[in-house]
Amino acid sequence: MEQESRLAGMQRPGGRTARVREAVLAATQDELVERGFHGLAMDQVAARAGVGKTTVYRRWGSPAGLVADLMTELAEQSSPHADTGSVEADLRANAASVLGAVTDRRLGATFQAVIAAATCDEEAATALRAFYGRRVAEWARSVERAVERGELPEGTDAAEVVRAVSAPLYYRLLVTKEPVDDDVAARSALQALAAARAGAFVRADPPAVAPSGEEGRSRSVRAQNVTTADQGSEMRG
Amino acid sequence: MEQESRLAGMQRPGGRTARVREAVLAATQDELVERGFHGLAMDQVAARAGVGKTTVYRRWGSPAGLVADLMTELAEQSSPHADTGSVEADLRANAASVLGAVTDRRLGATFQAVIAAATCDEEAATALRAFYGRRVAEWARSVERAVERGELPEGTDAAEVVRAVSAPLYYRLLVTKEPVDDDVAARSALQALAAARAGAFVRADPPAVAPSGEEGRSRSVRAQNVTTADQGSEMRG
DNA sequence: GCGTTAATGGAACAGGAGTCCCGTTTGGCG
DNA sequence: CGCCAAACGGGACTCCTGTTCCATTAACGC
Repeated sequence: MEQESRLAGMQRPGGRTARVREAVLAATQDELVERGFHGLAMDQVAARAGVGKTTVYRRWGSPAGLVADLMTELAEQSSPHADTGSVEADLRANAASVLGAVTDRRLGATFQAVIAAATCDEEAATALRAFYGRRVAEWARSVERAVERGELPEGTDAAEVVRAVSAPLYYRLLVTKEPVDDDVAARSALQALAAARAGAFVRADPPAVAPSGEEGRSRSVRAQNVTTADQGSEMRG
Repeated sequence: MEQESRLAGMQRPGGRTARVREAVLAATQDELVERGFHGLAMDQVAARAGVGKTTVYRRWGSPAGLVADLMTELAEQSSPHADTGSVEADLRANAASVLGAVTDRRLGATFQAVIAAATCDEEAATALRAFYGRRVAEWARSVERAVERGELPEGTDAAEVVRAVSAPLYYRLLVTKEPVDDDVAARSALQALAAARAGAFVRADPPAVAPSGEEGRSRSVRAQNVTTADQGSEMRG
């Protein structure tokens, strides 16, 4: 049954099957906006999409399956990411982009739903990981270039810096439920940047061998302001 | 019906009623560990607690109500927080404390459940906010003292610094689903500290009047390394 | 102790989510 | 243009969640 529902629609992906998928995913988003993930009923989605509920159950199986597919769909639409040549501007643009995604009525409802679904469904969790892995990698290039330019310490983990920009926003959104606005986003970017400049994102394990031939240059910025000694000792108070 | 279920057990809180609550909350945690929030069934909880399912429905109403009550219970147990006199040690202890909470099999399942419940239930969301508001305030005192000692810039938002320690951990736990370990926790604390030292948590609106008479002292650390100009302009790329 | 009544427990009941069956539609192909 | 099988659609059926009713138990006040 598992792999059957996964395969449904995969052998004749043209015409009607594609229209059904499009209609169902659109209806799913509409329902998410109106009722949220907990109120997502397969019946309702089928009715709104104008398809039989049997079809929805057969192809997606559960509400979590619906939002997982929706996330996969969103992941494939590459979003334009800024590349201004300034790390600060790029990170702020990144924060603004995340803010836009979670603030947008339609996208925000979808993200919340996927995150909720990911807590109980492996497929949704995988789709979510895939989405963020892709987005983080895209934005990380800007940070990498900053490292190359010597604006950030050598060995800085670019992906970690990008994640650090998003983390406070999602923390507010999911845990503390505080409002997230432009100001919070801008501050989040500046905080990540400040930590990066201080060398807080320098990898503990330096890469065994530098992959390309750009080793000894751009040491102009070094870790400062942060104690990096005795990491990982006497934890778990 | 709403306020009735809320009132149940409130007029005769002794003896049997208290025992029932204790048994039901314990059973809820057990079920959360074994099946997670999505698999939390009122029947199962009632059976495991050895009480009638009618009672569980009457007093808690829904799975979300159960975890909300559980969170309220946890919030009342004040956890010991470190106060070593060193901000760095305190923030690392804070990170370790959060790590311990989300890593612990029983507590971790509970937190995940409450967060999931908070996405669809206002009562659970309120309980969650209350819990974190309390914890953040406790740990913030250590940061405030650091500001008073001059180790961090004047005007630093202590609560924000504490939140910044937790954010990356929850981000990993909820969004990217990466493993969270001692190393991640330690780095998270150091990142928050680095950003704080750089002045990234200095409030935009300085307090109109300094509450106590400690204005002009401890300017040894000032915002540096971070551009604080033109915040909040040209956002939403 | 003793009565009052809040609170619990069991069982029957209702509603809805999810499944199954089978007839109908339609995309892919010669 | 017509065949075949993949995919869809409708309706009946099952099972489980949540509700209601009423009898029973045991806190709390005296």
